[in-house]
Order: sequence, then structure tokens, then C-alpha cells
Amino acid sequence: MSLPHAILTALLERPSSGLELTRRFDKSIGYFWSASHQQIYRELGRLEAAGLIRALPSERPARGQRKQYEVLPAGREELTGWVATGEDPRPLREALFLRLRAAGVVGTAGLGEELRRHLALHERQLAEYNAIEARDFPADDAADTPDRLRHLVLRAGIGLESFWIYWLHEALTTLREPAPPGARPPGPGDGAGPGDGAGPE
Amino acid sequence: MSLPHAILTALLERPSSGLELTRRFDKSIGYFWSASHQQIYRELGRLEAAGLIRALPSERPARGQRKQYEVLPAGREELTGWVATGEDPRPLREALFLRLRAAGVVGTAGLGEELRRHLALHERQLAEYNAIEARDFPADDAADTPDRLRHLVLRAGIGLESFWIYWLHEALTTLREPAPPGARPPGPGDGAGPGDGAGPE
DNA sequence: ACGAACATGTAAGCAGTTACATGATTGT
DNA sequence: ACAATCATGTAACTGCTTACATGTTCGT
Repeated sequence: MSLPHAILTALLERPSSGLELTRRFDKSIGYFWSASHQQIYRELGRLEAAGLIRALPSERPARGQRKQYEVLPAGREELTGWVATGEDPRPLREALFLRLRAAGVVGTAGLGEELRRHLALHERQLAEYNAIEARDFPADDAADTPDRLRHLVLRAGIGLESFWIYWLHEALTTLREPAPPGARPPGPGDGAGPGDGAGPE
Repeated sequence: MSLPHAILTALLERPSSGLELTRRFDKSIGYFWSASHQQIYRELGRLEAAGLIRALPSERPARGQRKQYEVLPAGREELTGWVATGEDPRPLREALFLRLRAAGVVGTAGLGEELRRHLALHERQLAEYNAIEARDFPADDAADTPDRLRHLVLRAGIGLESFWIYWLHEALTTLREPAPPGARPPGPGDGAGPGDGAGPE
């Protein structure tokens, strides 16, 4: 249940219309909590019904008309409480890892291409993060608390992308290396291998 | 749509009943693609209906009776094709990053505790991965291809947990440091700050 | 007047979670 | 006999995705 809080945060940083929020979720906040415009409009409706935000009454509310939203005191309180809330990290669900594991059983055909494609994606994302850091946080730690927290999150993004790039290089190297002599290659007709069974990993 | 392929992989590594699969998804494969027993039973039914797996006819199929499943040739082909399939990484959705960002606007009360809690969780997970590596992959790279791929995935888990631990230490340090003189602290009554607005990050 | 882009929605469907139901086996 | 546990499911709900619908503004 984090989307409403993502929207509250975005609206506190700056009151916006649905479309403006959608655009901001394509950059900024969306880098670590993405949302489509359908999600955003629906959630804006819920938040307004719950009395946490309101539409600025300046413009007539009609379909196709811009509606500007701002956070009400109740919304700020809700967000303040949520920040202190405990929530376990979501279980990892990473299809690429699954593909590697499957490739161990049915063969690695086509895997290298996919790894290289992911590598390019992560390199592009890292470059984007680095550009943002150079532009928005040039002086190290001479900023106020909100900026330092934003920088911290940005560094998390940089760290994650760096990890992926490092690991994908390692994966490509492993994939290229021939198996040592005597080792069985994977492929059709292959059953369970030793090290499996009771061996969880 | 990765769950069926996770199950096919697990069943190829070793034919299992629904409950055995559930147990294996609590370790092993479940570390990077978790699934509950309800998901698994439903998906086993679909895979059987699609002709990709079959229940071994040895035991009578009744409620409360163990059913053992094995992968049919069509299932192996399906998995082989899927390994070569391209799929973009899922957009990141990390509530902890959201909390930091929200804390920049409404204050950091209660955040430190949550960060320390996550740190402990990731340290425990890393220890578990390290134990598995020491037990299952003692000799570096003298293994066959399936084992090397499994080791690769395990190292990804180790790398990710190591990243989290590093970053959480950094976050806790940042949180403890007082803001430099002249910087505005976050809190109620605070609106948009400089660096926001057109500044995406 | 008309098309393109802007802006706000609705509807259907799917994956995953939570809560509950039911039969079989084992221990006492 | 009874409870606890094993084993397999069903049902309802939530969040997210995909596809579609509708009205408005602006340029030509």
C-alpha cells in the first residue's frame, strides 16, 4: 500500500494535476516507485474521497479539464505516520536469475544476447543517474536535510545499477568460459545434478 | 508470467509433489522467485491442463493424497524457448526509498529504527547465502555448467545483500549527522524545496 | 472545420496475497 | 478416540497492466 504515500509525497513537494504527477512519476519518484496514469487517477480519487487531499476549486472540474490537487493536514499526518511504519522488504522476483537457473537444465541458448541487452539497459540508467547527481548535487553534503535524503536515494539507485553492471559482466564471462574437462554440459536429457536435492541454493 | 517457468525448472531439477515444491520455494529457487503454496497448486493445475507436466499415476489422486509431478517433453521445450526470451527488468518498487523521500518532507521520526531493522534482515540473509556458498561451492569453478550457473545466481544474491548493507550504513550515518548550519530541517509547514521543481531525481 | 495533442477517466483481466476449507496420516 | 500435522485445494480481495473511451485545447 505505498502508492498513496508516494502520491502524497509528490504532492507535498509540489501540488500538481494528474498529468503532471504522471510526468513526475516517469522521472524522479518513479525511479523507485513507478505508476501509470490510470493508477494515479484512481488513487487521486481515493485520496480525495478519504479527505487526505483536495482539488483546488479555482477551475471548474470537468472531464478534460486540469484538476490541481494539494495535500490537506490529514494527508500530511497520514504520511508522517507511514514514515515510521515497519514493512519488510518485498521478496525478490527477478526473471533473469530464473533464466540462468533454467539454462542450467535446458541449455544456455539465447541467454548471452539477453544478458548483453540488460547490460546496455543498466549502463544507460547508471549514466542517467550520474548525470542527475552531477547536476543536482555538485557540492557534497552542503545541502539541507530533504536534499541530503534525496541524494541518498539517488546513490542507492547508482549502487544498484553498478551492481548489475558488475554482475552482468561476471555472468557473461562465466557463460563464455568452456566448462572444465570432465564436467557435464547442460542440455536435453539431463536430469537432476549432484549438489541439488537436499542442497538449497 | 515467470511462475510456470520457475516450476518447470524446479520439476526438471527434481520431480516433486506440490508440498515439496512449496518447501523448495522457501529456499533455493524461492530466494529469487518466491511463491506461496496456493500459487503453486493453481499453477500445477494449469501446467497439467496445458500438457506441459503430468502427475505420476502411481498413487491414486485424491484430496489429501500426495501427487508427484514430472515434466513432459512439451514442458521442456516451452522452458527452452523461454530461456531465450527477452524481457525487460521490472520497474523498481522499493518502499524504503519512498520513506526516505517522504521523510525529507514530513520529518525523519521513526526512520532510524526501520533502517536498523532492515540492516539486520539483510545481514542475516547475507550470512545465509555465505553459508550456502561455503557448503555447496567450496572449490572455485571446478564444477559443471549447471552448478556454475547456480553459483552465479547465488553470487548475485550475495552482491545484492552486500549492497543493501553498505547503503543502509551510509543512510544511518547521513541520518545521524546534523544538517550543516543554515540548512533548513524538514518538518511540518515545509513546502517545496529548491532543487525540486524542474529538477528530477 | 479539422486533426493532433492534451487531460481525465472506465473496464477487463491477471498475478499475488490472505483467509478459509477439507481430506489423510500419525502420535498418544 | 482424538488432536496435531500433513497435503491439497477454494474463495475473496488487492494492486497492477492493458486496452479502450471521452472531452478539451490549440494550431492551421
